[in-house]
Amino acid sequence: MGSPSTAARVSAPRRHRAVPAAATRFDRRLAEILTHATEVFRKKGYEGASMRDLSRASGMSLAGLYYYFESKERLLFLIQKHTFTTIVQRLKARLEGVSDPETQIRIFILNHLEYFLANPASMKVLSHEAEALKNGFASEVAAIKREYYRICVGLLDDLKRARGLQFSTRIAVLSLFGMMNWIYTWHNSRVDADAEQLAGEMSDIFLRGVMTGAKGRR
Amino acid sequence: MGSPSTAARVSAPRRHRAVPAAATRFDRRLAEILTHATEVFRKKGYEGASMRDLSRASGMSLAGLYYYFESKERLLFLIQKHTFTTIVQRLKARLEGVSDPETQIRIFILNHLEYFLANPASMKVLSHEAEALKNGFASEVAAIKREYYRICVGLLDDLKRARGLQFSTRIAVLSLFGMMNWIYTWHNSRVDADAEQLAGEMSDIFLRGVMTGAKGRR
Amino acid sequence: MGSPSTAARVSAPRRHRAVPAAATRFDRRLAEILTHATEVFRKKGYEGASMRDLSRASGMSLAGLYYYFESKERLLFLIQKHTFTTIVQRLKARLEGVSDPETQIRIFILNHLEYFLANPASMKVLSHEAEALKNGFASEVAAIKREYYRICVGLLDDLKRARGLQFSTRIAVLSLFGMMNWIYTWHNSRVDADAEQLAGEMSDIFLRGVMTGAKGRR
Amino acid sequence: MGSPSTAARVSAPRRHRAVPAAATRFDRRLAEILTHATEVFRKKGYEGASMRDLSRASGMSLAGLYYYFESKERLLFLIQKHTFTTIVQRLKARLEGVSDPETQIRIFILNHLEYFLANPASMKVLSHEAEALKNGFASEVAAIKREYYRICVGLLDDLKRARGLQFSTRIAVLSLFGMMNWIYTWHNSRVDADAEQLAGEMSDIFLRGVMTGAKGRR
DNA sequence: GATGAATGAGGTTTCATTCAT
DNA sequence: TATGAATGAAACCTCATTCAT
Repeated sequence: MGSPSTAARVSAPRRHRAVPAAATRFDRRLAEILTHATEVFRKKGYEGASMRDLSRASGMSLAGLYYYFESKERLLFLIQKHTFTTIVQRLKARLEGVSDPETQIRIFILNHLEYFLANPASMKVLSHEAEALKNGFASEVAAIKREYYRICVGLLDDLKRARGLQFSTRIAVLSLFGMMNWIYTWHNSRVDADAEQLAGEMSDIFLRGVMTGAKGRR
Repeated sequence: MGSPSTAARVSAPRRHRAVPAAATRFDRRLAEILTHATEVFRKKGYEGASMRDLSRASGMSLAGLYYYFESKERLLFLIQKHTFTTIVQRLKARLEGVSDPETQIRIFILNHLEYFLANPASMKVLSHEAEALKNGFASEVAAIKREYYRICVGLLDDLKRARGLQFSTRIAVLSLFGMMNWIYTWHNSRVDADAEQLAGEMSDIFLRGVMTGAKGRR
Repeated sequence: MGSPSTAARVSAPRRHRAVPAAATRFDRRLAEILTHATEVFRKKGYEGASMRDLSRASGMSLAGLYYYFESKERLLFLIQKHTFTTIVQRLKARLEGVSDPETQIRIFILNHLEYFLANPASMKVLSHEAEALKNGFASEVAAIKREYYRICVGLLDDLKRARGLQFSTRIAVLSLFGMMNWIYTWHNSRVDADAEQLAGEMSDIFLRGVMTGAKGRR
Repeated sequence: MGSPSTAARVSAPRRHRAVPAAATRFDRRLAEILTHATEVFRKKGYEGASMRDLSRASGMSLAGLYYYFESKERLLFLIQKHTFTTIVQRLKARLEGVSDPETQIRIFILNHLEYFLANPASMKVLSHEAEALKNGFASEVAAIKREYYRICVGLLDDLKRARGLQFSTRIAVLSLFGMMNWIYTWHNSRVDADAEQLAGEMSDIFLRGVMTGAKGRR
């Protein structure tokens, strides 16, 4: 997962494939480029990064890049889609068989932060460049984002029902996303705790915040 | 506050000034431009916005803009510095005379969100373009940010001491900033609650989260 | 006529004009550029001419050109529209007060060839690049062309009626245009006759061809 | 005629050939490509058509095309040379045994228009892209064109001599070419007459024009 | 016989900025 | 105070073409 071969499968290359499951040379090369591009976008931002920057970073000629994707925008799209798809996939696998709402939410947070800290560049590009895509590209990523959001809303609504709590799910969920996604602005791997501990602390703050004394309120 | 005259004082214009405190025509004109520019940066991002966009939005010629500031980067700097300075100023005024840590934190959150929802464009530009400035500009804004951060850390440490709590102040503060600053990505004034209510709900989540069951832990 | 000032009036510059009849400095500069561009398009064709070629020919920087028109396509449009408009204008003036159909057709041909030989570059660009424009640009030029064509059809129908002739007006008119417009492929001012004589000979061929022995036919 | 085998003979392929008269697979494949390319050049113009367009149209890979001809320019050359050669060939065959100058000219016109309407794309590419070739390619096509032009001049001079007429042969011939070659700009097979009728009407206009009342003139 | 992969050069256009007025 | 005119640099992208396979 997160391996080049997966990235490749996500990338919808322009050629038909007799054996879609196999990672072709094209796929592997594309995945390499995506990795370099992600790092450049992280450092300079999508608008601030030039195709020349990407060319330099990936060691491929400017024109060569266009053999692998038809526009800078599609490149960002591929990165965002792959990142988001992977997170959602992993989440679903981890939630399978778990039924306690609180545990589920802790898994949600852990899954998010683990991926975040393991792929900080991808996650910054996903979080920070959310508005950079347009039209078809934008809507396709937005669809995944909505699914992810919906899952979280579902878990929180389960929790509310199970514990008889009352609070605004929308605000709670969006606050949680804020806590988690803001990490890209401050996390320093040499100073800050690892994903598990961070997830624990954020889960504590969030879950206690949401579960305490909210029974009769509102 | 937030008036043209304040903006002007922040802006360090190039002309000599007999009476620096008075809002000159220069100051007022600059403030207008800043307002338009903020809106353009919000919509298109700093890198994505061109000087031509700013010219169009402010109804002034491209060359005319340069009479008021010497570069696009300095323009962003003026916006960020003014915004941040104003928030900190207001916060200090509001905290004056308050001594209960919980109340102080609630004031901190309310102050932040009130300004946020009253000046959503400024706040998005402050949050989202935090890395766009370089060198001298960057460090001057970073200094204010650090002061603001320090204030929040102080309040939280007071709370911990007062209530005998134990948690990572750093993570708590940064989580709180995440909750608050992420708002620019989702707040919809036609759907979402006003600043006071929002501040209440976020304060509840955060404070309960931080104050509950954290006594003996860690 | 055909002077820079006329060209300017045709060019629909981007600014409002208090006194539309006056040729501003902008207009004059634009007209100069159009003249150079026409020559480059004649030599290399519209597709074959690069903006760099135009920059070189007009002695202005690449970026400077874009101050005067927003795209290469619009530049071609301005040339074609001005050329065609001028021809039609002159034709109308010359036809005024003339009522004999044969004389009118001779005037039509003379007008066309005089302009052609006086402005060979413009006319080649008009004739040869008829399909290069797209959408709005194309349709605006097509409208003038249709008017010009309609005038010629009208003259020929008058002739037919007056002399009791019978032939296909469409084919006659389009043959005439072919004779005249093909000139850009072969006319050599050092070898070939001047406009008046050329017009005389073409008029003879065409009119005799169309007026001879066609009474009872078809 | 006009068959792949002819195209092949015209094309001077790079391979050795045991039996040059036979249409090899190479020749047939090349002829197919030429057909597709002609259509693309007609639609987009020589400069406006990219090798990628040709690749798409012919269903062959970009690199594959280069097995059949070494450059885009040579491709245009092959098209033009084949087209022109074929026209001249056919003309010569048709003129054989005919001695009346008027009949000969009518045959010339019919031959031209028949080929024109049967191969509109080739003829547009021949007429419209006359200046696109350079150096050796250009001169080789120019040679055929000159021969074709000379034939027409010969026929007209015969007519003049036979009927004691006086007019400029050069202008007459070039007017005739104009009438005929301009067709590509307007002919619509759903509206306009077929080649025979069109040739008849153009021949009438031209021959009457040239043969009427020109005896004592000039 | 044909192609996937790659490239240097160059395409059109936009950028932030300047300067004489 | 403000702008029209202009520019060098650089943006994204496409071009015809090549070469190992």
